[in-house]
Amino acid sequence: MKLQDTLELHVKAAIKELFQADLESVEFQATRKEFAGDITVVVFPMLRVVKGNPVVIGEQIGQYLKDNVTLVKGFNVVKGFLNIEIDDTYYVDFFNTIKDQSNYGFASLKDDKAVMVEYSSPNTNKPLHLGHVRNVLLGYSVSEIIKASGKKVYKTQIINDRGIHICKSMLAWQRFGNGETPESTGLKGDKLVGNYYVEFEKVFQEEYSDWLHTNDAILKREEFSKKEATQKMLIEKYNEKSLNGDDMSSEIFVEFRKEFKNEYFTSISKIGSEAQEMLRKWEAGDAEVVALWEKMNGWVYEGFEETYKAIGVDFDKYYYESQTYLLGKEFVAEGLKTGVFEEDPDGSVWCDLTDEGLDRKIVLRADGTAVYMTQDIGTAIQRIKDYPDVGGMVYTVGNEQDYHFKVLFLILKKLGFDWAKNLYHLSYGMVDLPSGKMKSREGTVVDADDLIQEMADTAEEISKELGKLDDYSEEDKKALYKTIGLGALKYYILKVDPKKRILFDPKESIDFQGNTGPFIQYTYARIQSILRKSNIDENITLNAAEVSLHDKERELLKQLEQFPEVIQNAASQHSPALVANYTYDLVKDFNSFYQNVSILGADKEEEKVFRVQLSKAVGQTVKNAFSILGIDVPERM
RNA sequence: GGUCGCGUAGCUCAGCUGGAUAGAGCAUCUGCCUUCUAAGCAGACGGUCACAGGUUCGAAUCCUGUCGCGAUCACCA
Repeated sequence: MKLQDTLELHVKAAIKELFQADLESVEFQATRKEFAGDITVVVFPMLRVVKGNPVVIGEQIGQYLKDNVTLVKGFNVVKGFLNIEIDDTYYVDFFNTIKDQSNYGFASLKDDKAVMVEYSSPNTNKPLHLGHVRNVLLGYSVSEIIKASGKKVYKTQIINDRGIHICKSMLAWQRFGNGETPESTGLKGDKLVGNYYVEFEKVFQEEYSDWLHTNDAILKREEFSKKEATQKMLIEKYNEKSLNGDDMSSEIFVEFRKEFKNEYFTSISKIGSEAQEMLRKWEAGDAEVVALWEKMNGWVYEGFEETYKAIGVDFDKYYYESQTYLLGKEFVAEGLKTGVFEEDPDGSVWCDLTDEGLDRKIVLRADGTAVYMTQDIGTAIQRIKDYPDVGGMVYTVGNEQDYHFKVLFLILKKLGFDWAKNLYHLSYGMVDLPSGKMKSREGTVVDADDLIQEMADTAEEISKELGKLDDYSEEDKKALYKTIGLGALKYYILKVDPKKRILFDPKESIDFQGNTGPFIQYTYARIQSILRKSNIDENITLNAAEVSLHDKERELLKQLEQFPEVIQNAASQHSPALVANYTYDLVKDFNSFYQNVSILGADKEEEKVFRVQLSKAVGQTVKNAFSILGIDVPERM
């Protein structure tokens, strides 16, 4: 039984015996460093049941515990806080139960319902960038954390491989590509295709800019300003601006340029209509277009796989929008029957969520085609069909889609799926640059492959300065630089609360000192060095009576004891940051121990054995914690 | 404008299911490598927890309002 649970029973018994009262629960907290003791009972909440002075009550409970509980060695009361000192035998006994567990902290499978975690879900037109890196790291890590908490997990992604945007890069390649391939150019497939997407946008923008100066455009613009003016009740302002027809920097012009772009693309643009024609052909199954689509997608997938491999993440199942975009319609019909949805006179179908404080949301267009929401409804249901043991899902998607997922989950609940209550949107903040958002057109995207390489380069620089690896082979060095560089990057991203947005400054490179991945990796390597040098018998189990604990050792044991609970919390809160910050605290305590206490040079043999074993257990815990963050740990550095 | 999220040291972040004097790292400054890896340790400096009310024995934490930043409010995905 856990220490806290044991104490809780005894505190309740104490209250019963001393005051003839019943406590519902006892509030514990770790004792602050400046006071003597290991665990603290907060007396204040008991005052509701027991009248009196909290200090006196604390003293009485403390005395009772000392007299009746062998684990309690002593106590002191400060204000309303009862600090309890726990006997070292408790910690040593605890240590002996975990010292040989290589999977310490990980719960065995204890839930027959699995969780499906979706992450990455990229657009095939754009190479992965820093924003995707955050997504992928979060999704992978949350998957591993949920696994470690005792559940089966399926990792999945849905690839956005169809639609007008895909046709844009295909068209541009057909037009300007001269048959280029990844092989002929030496470019990664995703980069090559991404370039053609950019190329399309460039050509389209030029066409659009030219058009904006035509008489046709001026007519449209005046029409637009009138409409805007009525809508926005700013008639005077807009009248004045629209008269200024040739001022291209005017507010109304900029707004028109932005607002009209879509309409221009669909109804006026030459290249736009060609792209749309291509989409029609694709949907009709035109052999030539489908072949081109398959070829270019293949390039992209190869490029993505390379990046995923470099980052160190994987998936159990891939879904493709080209295969799922028609799903969901049957459930719209179903929902219409049960009254979850309603049909408008024009034939479009809606879900009315105004009772929940949300809007009306369209789920099927008047022409009977699906929208994003329809597809997501269908895909969710499809996943449960594919994996009947799945009882919940996690969607790792940026916070700009908070509303969408709120609505999606609500609709699935209304449709009556019992798993709908176990859906979670793992929403995370954007990764912004000091200059603002990353924009591919402005070249301010931080490319994932480049970033990984830069991190490894930085690790190499620092390692060379320190010069500890001179006997390593080039190959081993390269691998190590990658481990350290990636460790720095992953930890940097995972240690912050997913909800918060991250400001990433490429000029100020990620730190390798302090609360960082490399610091923790370094501590692990240090421990391995000790283990290599020690020649103790691994199998010795020290009797609790043989060991008297140093303060630093006791701190470490208390910290180690927390680990399983940290994993459970991290899983229920979907937060790798909890694991990251725990690991940092553990490692800080270890380093303090390491610098203040001699391990191999201990006075007595039992002390040496215990300290080596303790170091090993800390190392194992660090390794386990980092493995669920997706971070490797080096033997040396 | 409506809705959602965020606001803690010069900077980057913990702490938020209410508890003791609000913690780390970076930066700045002191010490510590003839002893297990100094990517480290020990210490100093640094705070009106955005602001104002409220609930409570007790509020960075809960509630209300204000301000600032961001996202979103498509028959796009």
